Amino acid sequence: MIKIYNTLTKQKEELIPLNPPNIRMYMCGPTVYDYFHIGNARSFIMSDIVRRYLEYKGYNVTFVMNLTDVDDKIIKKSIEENKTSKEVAEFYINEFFKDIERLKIKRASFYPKATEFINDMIDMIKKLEQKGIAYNVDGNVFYDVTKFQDYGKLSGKNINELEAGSRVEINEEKKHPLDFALWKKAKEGEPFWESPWGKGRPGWHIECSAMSCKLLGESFDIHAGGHDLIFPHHENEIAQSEAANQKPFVKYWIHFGFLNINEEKMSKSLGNFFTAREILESYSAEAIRLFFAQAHYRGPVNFSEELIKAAEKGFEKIQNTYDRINDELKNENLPQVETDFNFNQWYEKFEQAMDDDFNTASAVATIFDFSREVNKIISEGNYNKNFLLKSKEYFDKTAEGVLGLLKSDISSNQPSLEDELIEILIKIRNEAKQNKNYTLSDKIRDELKKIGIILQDSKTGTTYKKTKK
RNA sequence: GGCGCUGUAGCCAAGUGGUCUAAGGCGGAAGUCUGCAAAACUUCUAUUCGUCGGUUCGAAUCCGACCGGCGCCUCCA
Repeated sequence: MIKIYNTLTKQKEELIPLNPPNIRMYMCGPTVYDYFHIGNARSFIMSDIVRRYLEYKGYNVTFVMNLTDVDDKIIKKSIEENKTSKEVAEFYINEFFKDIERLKIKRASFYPKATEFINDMIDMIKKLEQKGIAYNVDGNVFYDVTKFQDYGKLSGKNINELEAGSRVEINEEKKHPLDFALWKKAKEGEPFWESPWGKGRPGWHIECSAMSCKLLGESFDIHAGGHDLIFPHHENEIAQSEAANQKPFVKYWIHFGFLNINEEKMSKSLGNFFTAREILESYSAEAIRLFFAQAHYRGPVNFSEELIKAAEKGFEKIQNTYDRINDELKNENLPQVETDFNFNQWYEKFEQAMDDDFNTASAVATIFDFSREVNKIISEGNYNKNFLLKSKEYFDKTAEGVLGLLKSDISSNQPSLEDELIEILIKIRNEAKQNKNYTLSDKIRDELKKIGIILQDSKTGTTYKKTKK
């Protein structure tokens, strides 16, 4: 049984899908006006882990992530770069997919673009207008929050209190300060679409309501996003969808905590802004994923050079064990010691952690514990081929399958020319060692290290690993 | 002002009534192995969970007060 913390009820609840074994999940994706940053990466990676775990548990997950390709920020960028909005969006969508792939984030079932669902958005706005919830002021259409009884149920806000607050922008056209734009009238030079209210473009919130409805239905299971989206974005999505469809919109809301840099909020003006690809230049995708998985998804997390380095080390530790298993499996004279190693117990431990509101930190601890056990057994020689296969399977299903923490066994059956050359050098070095010519043997090891190949001697022979990607 | 989160070892972090004299990672110390390394393994590195009270047979875990950190309420993952 999976327990999931629901922002809507502010407590952990048992996950009961609306239509098992299917689970429909929507994740708020990026506005494509720039490369995405390491904070975005956290949300994307954690939603990926949630999705992978649901699949691990046997659910058939339909995972949708939207791409906001019409928006103020994109328009601004297009003016700066003297390009069309569309060109800017297309460029960053392309780059988005490159980063997603490098971070080993599984492809979504759909990546709907806002501009391809304009008609669905118009239909929804029309519906709201007919119900008297939306009003048109000179080509701008707003949502009247006072018409929706439950407004504020997700964020715990109260319309009247918010009205008194000083931070809400005053807009003469709105009836209530919290009313938000469903349709924005086109200004000179902006991209626009024809609509019953004239030329314009959709507001930001309506796209998620319209696209999730179209692709996942009027009610679906899980909606995820960054913590900051709770208000107003998700609150507004609920208001739009439930008012238009007269049905509960989403059953479980999950929100990912923020990432700070050296205890400060990440921002371009502070100069502590990192794109995901910048981090990927120095650290592996696995280390980044481990870094995030080591903390609970809901809490804030601090990012620093020191911490990501620690994660890289941790990753290497698991990877070493995994590589060792794969190397052993190539060995033809394996020990044939019977083991009574209880794999089920390890699966249970992993699932127990993940079942409890996706406690990845605890799940990762299980992986480290398992890794230590396996190392111990191999070192002692108390194993057989079946043990290795089962251990590999465990890593494949949990550490890699759910968390994405391992590099696959690249040194496949077909050795490359490079591999063969390394083997020759190892042979020469071992001969030198036998002749106690340590100057030569150390030189070979040092020189190889310089080009990123680490040699390791063990009882069964010399193995090597490549540190470069 | 409103809503919410949070304070656990040198650092990161899980645990939210007894199995906790508190997982796991990084860092540090010693040892086994090794020609030397590396990797791996073993042991050690919080009698204590911001402070002070309370509830309880029993609290890191519940309640209260206080001190500290943070987020949202405006575009933002």
